[in-house]
Amino acid sequence: MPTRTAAQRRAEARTVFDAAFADCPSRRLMERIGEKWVALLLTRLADGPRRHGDLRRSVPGVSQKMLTQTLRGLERDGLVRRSVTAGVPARVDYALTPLGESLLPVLAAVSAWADRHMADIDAARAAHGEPARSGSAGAGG
Amino acid sequence: MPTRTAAQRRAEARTVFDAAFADCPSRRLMERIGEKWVALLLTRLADGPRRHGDLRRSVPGVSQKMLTQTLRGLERDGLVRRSVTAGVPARVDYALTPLGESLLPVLAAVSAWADRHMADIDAARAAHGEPARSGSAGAGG
DNA sequence: CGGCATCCTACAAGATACTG
DNA sequence: CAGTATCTTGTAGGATGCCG
Repeated sequence: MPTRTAAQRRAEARTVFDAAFADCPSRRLMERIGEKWVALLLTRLADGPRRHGDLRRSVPGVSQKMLTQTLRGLERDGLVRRSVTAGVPARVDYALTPLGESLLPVLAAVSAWADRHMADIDAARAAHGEPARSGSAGAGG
Repeated sequence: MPTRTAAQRRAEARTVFDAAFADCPSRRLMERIGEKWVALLLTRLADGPRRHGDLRRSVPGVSQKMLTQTLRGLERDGLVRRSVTAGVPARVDYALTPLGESLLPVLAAVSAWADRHMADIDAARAAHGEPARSGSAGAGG
């Protein structure tokens, strides 16, 4: 019986990997803004502060849980500011911080490339036998 | 008893949501480049064509499966071109297509923001009680 | 050398119900 | 209205073994 189990070796390798790779700032940023609702919410907030329920209605499909979870994550990362106004019922507003606003151009760059070239990707995919999803609507958020 | 159950209404809402949301080009692009190895591989290929094993060695932590899977996905989407040279052993090269190259500036924008502001995110996270991962190494890819 | 198939695990995302 | 807690599940990612 070896001194280390397979699981232990895996865990160690994972640690080494994390140290070398997770530091990569791009990767970490990707993991943030790649979360399903992040980009959507940040662009919604670009127009100004919004209330919880307001955001929820403006983003079809988001669950109450994911909305709170995502917003709290963004708040924790300093991209969004959460302000509570006591009362019954309580009122909660979310707004972009300057840091969050500084991220908007990056999201815009992504959006711009997507608007210009996503059709090319669909075409390439179709050429490979996939039925592509005919994505032509420009919900450029 | 209503004609539609709650589950049915949810399923319908989901369908509507998918149609309205999955089309969003930004979201779809995010899902592509947000894949764990995509950005890393594309930037590695920015320098020129690379062999499979070459790429594998240059990206610590990537498994053979994920390397092939990711590259094939990129090939399917027209971002990468795969060329096989018969022989024993076979030789496989991967190179960016023009479409793939056009994506590099976007990745660069993400990387640039990350390099400039990821420390701010870490600071914000630390201020919220999280022990942050002290990401200071600049593996800017 | 490159690639495929199989099995497995971890985690993001969602459904649901309850609190204040 | 806003949020929390719990349970379930789809799927990305990874480990391993075999093939041309």
